[in-house]
Amino acid sequence: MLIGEYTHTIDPKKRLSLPSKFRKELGRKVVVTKGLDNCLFVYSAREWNKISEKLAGLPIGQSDTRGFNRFILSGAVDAVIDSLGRILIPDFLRDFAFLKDKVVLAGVQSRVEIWNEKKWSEYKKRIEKQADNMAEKLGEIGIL
Amino acid sequence: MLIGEYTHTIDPKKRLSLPSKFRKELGRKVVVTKGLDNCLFVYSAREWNKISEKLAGLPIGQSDTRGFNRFILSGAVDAVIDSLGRILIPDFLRDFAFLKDKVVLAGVQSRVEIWNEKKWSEYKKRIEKQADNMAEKLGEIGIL
DNA sequence: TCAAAACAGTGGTATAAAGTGGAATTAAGA
DNA sequence: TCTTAATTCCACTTTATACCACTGTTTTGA
Repeated sequence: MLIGEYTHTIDPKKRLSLPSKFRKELGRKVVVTKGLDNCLFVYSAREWNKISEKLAGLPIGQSDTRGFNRFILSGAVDAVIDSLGRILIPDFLRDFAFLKDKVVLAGVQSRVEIWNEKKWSEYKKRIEKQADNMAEKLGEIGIL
Repeated sequence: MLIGEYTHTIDPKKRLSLPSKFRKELGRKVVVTKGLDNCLFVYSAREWNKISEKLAGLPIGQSDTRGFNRFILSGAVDAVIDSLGRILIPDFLRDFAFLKDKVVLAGVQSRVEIWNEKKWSEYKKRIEKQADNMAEKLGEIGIL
C-alpha cells in the first residue's frame, strides 16, 4: 500500500527521483501512464500486468472503451529506476500533466500519482472543503 | 480503547512524543493521517489495515471516491515509534492541522487525535455547549 | 514522611541516508 | 567525423534517524 505525499523536482535532464519509501514496493521496473484528473500514474510492473489484462478484457466493439484503451495504452511507457532511485519522464507525459520542475508525488493504494505542484494544491483544497460530506460517506462504509 | 487528553510539544525536528498511556495499545508501528475537523488521526497498524482494505473496495471510476482515496491515502504516513516513544510529523501533515509547537493528543476510541491546542479548546467549548442537546439525542438512542 | 528509584517528556549531538546537481562516458544522428 | 543527446557515475547538501543526556514528576519502600 503506497501512501504519503512528497514534493520533488524534475531536473533539466527529465530525471525525477521517487521517494525512497515507495521504491521497495515499486520494484526496479515501473510503468508510467496518463492518469485521471491530469496527473500521471506510476505502477509497478506487477500491478501493470493486472491492469493491462483487465483492459484486454474490455469489448473492442464500443467506441468509448476503444478510446479508453488508446488513452491508457498509448500514454504508457516503461521506466527503469536507476541506482539512485530516479526515473525519466518523457516530454509528452510531462506536457500532459503540465509538470514544471516542482512536482508532487502522492501514494494512492497501488499507484503513485505525479502532479503539477500548483494543480495538486488546488485539487487538495477543493477536496478538503468537502470533508463534511466525506465524513458521512465514511460512516456509510463503516470507517469512522 | 484509547482515552484521555494530553498536551505535548512538537520539537524543531518534528518529533512528537506519544503519551505513554497510549503506547501499549498503539504498538510500535502506527499510521498518521488527515482527520476530520482539521486534526490528525493516529491508528495502530492493525486498525489501519482494516481501513485501507475498505478503501481498496471503492471504485476508481467515480471522481468523488477518487478524491476521497487521495485525501486519506496521500494524507497518510507510516510512522515508527522510537525507543523514547516519539514519532515524526511530516510538514504537510503539520500544516494541514495547523500544528504549532504545543499540540493536544486526545484518545478517541481506536484512534489518537492530534490537535492544534487553540483549535482544540475552541472545539471543546463549542461541543460542551451542545452537551445538553446531545444528552437528549443519546437518551433517544438509549445510551444514557 | 522522606529519600531513593523509576519513568515520562524534552533537548541536543552524531551518524546515516535521501535528494539534487553536475561531470564523464557512451551511444546516436547529421 | 563532429555534434548532440542519453546514460552512467560521482559528489555535495540537506534532511532524517538513532543515540545519549538532562529535568521534573510520580511511585515505591523503608
